[in-house]
Amino acid sequence: MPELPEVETVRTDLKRKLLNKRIKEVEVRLPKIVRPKNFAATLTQNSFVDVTRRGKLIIFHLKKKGFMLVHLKMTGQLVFRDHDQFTVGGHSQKGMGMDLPNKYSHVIFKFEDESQLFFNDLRQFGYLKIVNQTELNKVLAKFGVEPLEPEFTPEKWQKLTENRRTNIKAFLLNQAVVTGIGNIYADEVLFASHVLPTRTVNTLTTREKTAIYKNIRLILQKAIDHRGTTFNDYVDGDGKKGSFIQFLKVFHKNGEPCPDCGAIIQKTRVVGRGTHFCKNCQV
DNA sequence: CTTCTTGTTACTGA
DNA sequence: ATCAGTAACAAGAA
Repeated sequence: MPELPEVETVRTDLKRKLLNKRIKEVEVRLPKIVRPKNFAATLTQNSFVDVTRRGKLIIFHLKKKGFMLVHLKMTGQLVFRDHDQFTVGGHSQKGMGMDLPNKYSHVIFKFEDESQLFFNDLRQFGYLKIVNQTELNKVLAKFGVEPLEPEFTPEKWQKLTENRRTNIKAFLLNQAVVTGIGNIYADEVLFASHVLPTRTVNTLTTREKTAIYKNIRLILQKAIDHRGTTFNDYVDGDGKKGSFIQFLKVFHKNGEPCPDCGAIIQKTRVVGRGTHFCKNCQV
């Protein structure tokens, strides 16, 4: 599941590779994935001059007016292939991680230097959308604070958590509060902070709130350093898996012993999501 | 066959 | 107005 660390990894990978390459052709194999109807025509002969991110949303800045927004949702991938990476003598090269395009390649960008960018999505939840500046502003207005930016201060966190009567898991998943946290990192942050996912936000002590604040920053940054978490589908801009899975302490560990105390990790459902915790370490 | 998976949003109700 | 809670979406794995 691409969350902030995974999306950030893809963003930096792609920014390094495809800036200012002229787009020769865009092949849309599954039209419902893109918007608006003139998606391919808008991009043809255009180029990307910057790649930025807000929460889990990737923003490609177009040379000729506008932006392309890409959301990977659960199983989306953006994989770049240089010319010599996917064909050798006309044959698909093996051992590169994945052969592309595959049956989940719904949009293919072809650049003038014969490199390609593939948008793959098994569940077809993701999307690519061209917007203008006004539309972009409207979309970004709904996003909460970026947890790794300087604007996310302890004071701001204390203010955000005042008078909230929802549980802390739902609060961490709420993109209008803090952007970029999904199911994996919500569970990991709460375990590291010794707080149960079902705790109501306004009953948390200052000490607990501070622990959550610090762990959001620590864990997201460490996950970026390890290029994200790959369970099934997530890959970086090269089609390679992230390695943060080895640092997960509770997510998908139900039935296994807690790494801190040895108690069995529990799994329940909170706000409709699989939620993992140690009933001994978290209160 | 049923159940499970998650990011986001529409919708409902307080 | 603001906040909270839930269903729905999609499609494949088990």
